[in-house]
Amino acid sequence: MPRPRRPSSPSMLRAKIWVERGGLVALTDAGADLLEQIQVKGSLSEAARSLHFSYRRAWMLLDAMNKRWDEPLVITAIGGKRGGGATLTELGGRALRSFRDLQIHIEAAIDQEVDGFRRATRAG
Amino acid sequence: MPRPRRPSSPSMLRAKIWVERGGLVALTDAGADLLEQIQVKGSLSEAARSLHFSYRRAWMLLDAMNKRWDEPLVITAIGGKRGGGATLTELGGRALRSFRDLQIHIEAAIDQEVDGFRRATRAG
DNA sequence: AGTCGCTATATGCATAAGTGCATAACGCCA
DNA sequence: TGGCGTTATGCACTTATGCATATAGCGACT
Repeated sequence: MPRPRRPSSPSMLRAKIWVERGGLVALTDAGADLLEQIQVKGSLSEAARSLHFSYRRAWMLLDAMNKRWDEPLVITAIGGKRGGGATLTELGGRALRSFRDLQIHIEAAIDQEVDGFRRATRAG
Repeated sequence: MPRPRRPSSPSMLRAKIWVERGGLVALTDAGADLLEQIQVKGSLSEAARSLHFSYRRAWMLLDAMNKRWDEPLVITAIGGKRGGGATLTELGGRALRSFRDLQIHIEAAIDQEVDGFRRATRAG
């Protein structure tokens, strides 16, 4: 499931991080969501359904990610009834964990700054 | 000879921060660029030219920003030959400064994390 | 009055991104 | 062997986004 984001009503500070390799996007928040669901469900199509992605979108996202690393993040196999499916490689698991850690740290850094920003941009 | 391997490009970590108010985007990096140029040039059209924005894009960006704060960040006046122009309000100036400060701090936080991510996602 | 330089708005075009549907190839299992 | 659930791919269509161009309205200056 996508990570819950904080509700934004007054001045919310938001951040998005992503990883690039060779100038091309290699891992994004949506990509991490997809990896997470693949890890849970063991299937790309099921992961897509649970994220309300179209299968096509999920496949293209995964394909783009896999191509931009030295090794794939996910290996896929054709066939039904547990003959086929999608599973994270060891690199895929590490990338996912590290990316989530990063997001947490960045969010913490932002929380430290947000009060100052609110004070500075108060209208009255 | 080692097997030929796709060249491994370094993992670049990138981040974008922005401010939301009421769920809507209120200040972005491009918006801050625009505010800066307005501050320098005193004109929206000139600011757009110096940033290689179309005038329309600059105007829509500014309009969206102004509407999403309790007070406008920029006040505009119609008319040429210094009859008109665009100038930052006091709030606009404070928001711009605070946003730039924030970017600097977030970038510093990211630099602290990037080494860990590279280590974790090394393929070999 | 006329012109210049600015803000403000409307309209249409081009491109990108996403969706839906269809289909093929494949592997397991009853 | 037939059915089911996968991955994988193509194609037409819609939606979203961004940009360029043209036009209108205004104010100051000559």
